[in-house]
Amino acid sequence: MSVTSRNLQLYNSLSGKKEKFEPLHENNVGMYVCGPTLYSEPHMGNMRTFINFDLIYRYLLHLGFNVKYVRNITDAGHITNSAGHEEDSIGKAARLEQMQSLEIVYKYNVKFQELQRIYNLLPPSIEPTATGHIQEQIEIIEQILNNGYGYAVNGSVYFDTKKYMQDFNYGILSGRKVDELENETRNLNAQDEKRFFADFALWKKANPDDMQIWRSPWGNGNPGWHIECTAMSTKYLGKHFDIHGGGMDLKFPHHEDEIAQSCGSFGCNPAKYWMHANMLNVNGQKMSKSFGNYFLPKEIIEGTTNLFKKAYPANVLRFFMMQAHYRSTLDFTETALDAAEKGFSRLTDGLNLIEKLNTAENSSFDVQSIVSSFYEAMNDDFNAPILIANLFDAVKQINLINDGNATINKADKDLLETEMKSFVFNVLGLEIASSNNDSKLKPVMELVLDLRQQARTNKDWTTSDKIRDGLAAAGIVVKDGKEGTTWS
RNA sequence: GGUCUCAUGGCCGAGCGGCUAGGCACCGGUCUGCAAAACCGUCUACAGCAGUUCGAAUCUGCUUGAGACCUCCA
Repeated sequence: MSVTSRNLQLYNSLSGKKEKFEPLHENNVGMYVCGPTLYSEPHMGNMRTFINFDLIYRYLLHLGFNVKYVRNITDAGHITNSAGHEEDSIGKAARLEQMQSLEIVYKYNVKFQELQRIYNLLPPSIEPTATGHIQEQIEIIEQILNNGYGYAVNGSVYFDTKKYMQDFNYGILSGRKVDELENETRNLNAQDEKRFFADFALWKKANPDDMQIWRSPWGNGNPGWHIECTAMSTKYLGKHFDIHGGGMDLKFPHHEDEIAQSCGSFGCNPAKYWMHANMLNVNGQKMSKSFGNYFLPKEIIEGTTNLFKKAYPANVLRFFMMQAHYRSTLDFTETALDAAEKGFSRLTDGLNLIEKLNTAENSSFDVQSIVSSFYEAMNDDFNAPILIANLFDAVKQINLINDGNATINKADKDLLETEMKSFVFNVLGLEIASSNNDSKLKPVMELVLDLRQQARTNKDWTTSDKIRDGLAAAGIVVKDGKEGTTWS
């Protein structure tokens, strides 16, 4: 779409307000999103975040921006507990599954790539891995040390939060005040190497049983939890880029520490706009491994979770998630999913109908304003729920035209068709599955329905109903419409 | 314990000072041999109590309830 429709407002977590989106470099947008840690298969909650940023990516592309979208893959061990048990999550998973760490990361990456295809995510411009950027991470740590915002102890390196706070605002994103944090801190480990409780690891000395170890100026070890994102975003997007995104739960400490690392090494906040996608809830609680209320994106489309009775297609799930704003939590419930499934079919029916519509001299409704409403919705901080509501307004008009209760002219019809399809397919990323394309089944069905039609013409209801019931038992639904019988 | 967020009709969810989305369900209708489907129409909600205002779901305060973060987490 033309540059004139670019009146995009987005919510910046940094300011806590909606702001006009003005990219740093005119037509080019740099966007970094924190990707998955591949020590297990991403669950549905993880997918929601990636789907939401896919929506954002797609709409920026739709507006004609040249977007460089970087989403990392964390394949280096996260040290999970700074107070004691020095076990990294990837190493732990590898031990449990008796695999090498790279083997396990590779295994889950294959699954993740498959999920992206199933859920129709556009591939990012690049998906860099943490293990591929150890050298870059080390270099940034060195810069932080040179600038005096870090210190090495015993083979590990920590970020010096106290020193940093003299020059910068630690807590700028999360709104946390360090002196408040101090009071909250539970029992600091006496042997802790950190000078200050709020300091965090940039480099962690290796343990004998670590599965991943790299050499560094401070000895063998592995990178801290936050440095990889700083290294990779800087490498591919520069020291200051447009959008940094991720899940709400990464705001603190992960993103706060990324800002500290960037300021500490380059003197500037890495991103102009920080965007956070909200969580997926099940039973009113955040979907999470530790709560055990999670299911996998594959399970729900295969109908193998015990949370839901039936299976849902990926496009229905995507549609369901698009009906909630990315900054709101969303509850997964069976009735809500069933409602989404029906709603989605209403939308696709309308979309299939539009090309068959007869045109008239004039349009009985304002097509241009409906189309504008699509843009207005998305320009308002990517408000997909409103976009969908507006698409349903269009569907209503399409149905009215189809029933002869409204009219549309040729130019309006072409405009509406183009824009609706563009928003549904390209922006919302929804695909309409055409199920009755089986080349062998099709002639068989034609024959069967022909026989049934004969029976119906002869008022042989017993035979016609027998055919209908038999097909229903085989999972094929027959619908007698005005213009003949269809099946699916 | 600290910080913060949220409470919308039967359900899911937008809206965030006046025009009171949308989907699903329900109910009524059209169509139909029947059924299903499809389509049309109906359905006025904002946790409670005060306050600000000509006017509040939307702003302020309090109460109650739920959740998130503070520890790996999308």
